Amino acid sequence: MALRMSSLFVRTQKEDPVGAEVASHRLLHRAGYIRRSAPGIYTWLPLGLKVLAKIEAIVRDEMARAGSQEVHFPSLLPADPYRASGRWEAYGSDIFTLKDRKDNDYLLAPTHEEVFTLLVKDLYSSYKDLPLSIYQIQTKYRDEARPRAGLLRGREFIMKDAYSFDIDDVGLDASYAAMRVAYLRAFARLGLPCLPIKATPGAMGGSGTEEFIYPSEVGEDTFVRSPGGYAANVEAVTSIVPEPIDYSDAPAAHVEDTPDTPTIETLVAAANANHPRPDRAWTAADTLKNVVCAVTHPGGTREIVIIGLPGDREVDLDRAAGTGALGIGEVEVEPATEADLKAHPELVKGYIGPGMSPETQVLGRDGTSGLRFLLDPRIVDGTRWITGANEPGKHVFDLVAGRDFVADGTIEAAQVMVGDPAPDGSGPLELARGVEIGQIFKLGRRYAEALDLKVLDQNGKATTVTMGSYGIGVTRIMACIAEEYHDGDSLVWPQHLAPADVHIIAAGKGADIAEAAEALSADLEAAGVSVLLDDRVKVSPGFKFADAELIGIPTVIVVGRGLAEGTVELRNRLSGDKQELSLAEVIPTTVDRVRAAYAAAEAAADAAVASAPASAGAPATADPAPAAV
RNA sequence: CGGGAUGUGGCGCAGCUUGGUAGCGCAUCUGUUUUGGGAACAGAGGGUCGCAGGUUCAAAUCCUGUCAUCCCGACCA
Repeated sequence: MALRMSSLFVRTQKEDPVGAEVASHRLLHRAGYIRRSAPGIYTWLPLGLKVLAKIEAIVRDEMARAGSQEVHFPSLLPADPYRASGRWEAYGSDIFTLKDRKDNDYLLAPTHEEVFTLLVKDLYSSYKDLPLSIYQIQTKYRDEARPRAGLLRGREFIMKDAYSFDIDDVGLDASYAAMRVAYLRAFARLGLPCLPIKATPGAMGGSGTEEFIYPSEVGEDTFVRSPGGYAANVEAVTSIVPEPIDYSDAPAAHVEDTPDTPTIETLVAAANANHPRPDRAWTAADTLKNVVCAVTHPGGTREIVIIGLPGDREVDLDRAAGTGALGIGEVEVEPATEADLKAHPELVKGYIGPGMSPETQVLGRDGTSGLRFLLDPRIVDGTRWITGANEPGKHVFDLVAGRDFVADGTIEAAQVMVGDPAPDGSGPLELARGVEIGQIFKLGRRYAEALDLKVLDQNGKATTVTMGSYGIGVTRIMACIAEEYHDGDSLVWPQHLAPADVHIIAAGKGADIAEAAEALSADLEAAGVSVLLDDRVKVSPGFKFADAELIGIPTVIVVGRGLAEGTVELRNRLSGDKQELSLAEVIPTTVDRVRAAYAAAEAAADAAVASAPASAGAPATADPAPAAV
């Protein structure tokens, strides 16, 4: 049955909702797809649900194709599984928690790794049952500190979350690869340009992971990309490590007076003024900056770490924490406090340096401070530096890495700068913004260990299962589609995702017009094309046109003044085309157009897989191709 | 959690500086006319001005507190 504007539960608005900045939020609200219910929580109206259902159908189709089976968990869950995994505490106030009448703790699930793991534990106990891939499409709850941008960051949102269970890493790699193909296909069918980018495991633990980013100015994630196709989360960028330099003829390190030079800027100026370099001027990149950071480990222990990096770069605390160099799990990194520095009088603020020789070194576990000293990977043996002499007003010149000091290791903690070379040699990096619409993740054994998910292997020995988790932000995708497909003040859905296939407008008051529109609507529905029929009487044609534009169904048929000659107008919002067709012609033309759009979306999926770059995440040992059924 | 702003019919706003008992546009209802680009006219309904104290003869307006919401940042799918 056709949807009818005369009875459809919708009201369009001329004005933007107050505070709505991004197009998707403005337009979905104005066109009557969603209403705000509470901050970051939205009510779905009939039109919104229609589109949502189409998005979900594509996601389900691709999950099935990848061999994943659908299940459904409650949103309301007991706290215990999340206590067992440590996330009850780790999430803190980011989860909605509540108590039942017996005072037991419950939560509205922010994600479901724990209960998926327990369900498999409940049902399966043999390697013969694996591999297994199961998923759900479920509402998730996160009490975001600041929800924003409508559907793009809500406190309630719909997510497709899938989980794979394998007996070993080879199996996990194959499951991961299959899911990666499913994601490329799904996003292509959803009409969203999307970039798989290398990411870091972060708080979740685990190994390889990629994020799927829809590049957009309204996105909150910053990532880098190169002309040659490299793309990565800022945290995951690795530096190109130069070859060590021969330092056999390098001059000996020497201490110079550099009064009042506690910053890199003042140091460089003083060095050029008082200790000029013969061939060129000193720059910040000639200095070795040693930054004192406080690292909080998952157990709560606090460690002071010194990070050495070229003076022209700042420490990026997220990168420092994300790379795993400081510790595994949910480490937090922050600048050291005054109290931290007081506790280590050997660290002279503004003049910190490793020391003059490895034997007398201040920094480092083996140094007099005993504090871990990690270097930016660009500081290779043989490079020469100006750095602090651990005395106020004094710096060391010609301090050679590898000769005069050593570190406990390297860390990718320096900020990534525009123009840095991509690690794969594909050109200079640029910064871009985007929305994360999916993530695939080799979780490994973290949850299986925490919740004791084991199966018997071929030898009858209990073996911990290895897992992957794979998310798609369904409501977020709807927002992204709205971002991608709108013109000026109205939505223009891709044909195959519109709330109805065709929008028919009865433009004019005559009974013949109403009857013809009704008949056309019935004929199209009979041919398998869904219709939204604007059958409102006493509503002016102009008003109906405006509503049709706002609602954004790309194929519009106007039944009106042409009817006297037996024609109607077929419009294509996507191309801007308008054509007058006879009543006999318009049905097959419309049916063809709609069917072609659905077919094109499927074809796009095949093309996307064929042209996608190989995995940007951790090396997958399995070839992704066999999974592409 | 820091910074900024805002709370007045269903929606969007004005009124607040200088206190005097609430107004405009959209939407809604009735009638007449109108119908290919958000119709016109006439009439109607609907608000204890976020909440709580205080000042005052009198508070949407001034003072104090409080709650909520939005935007920027931190954090996060």
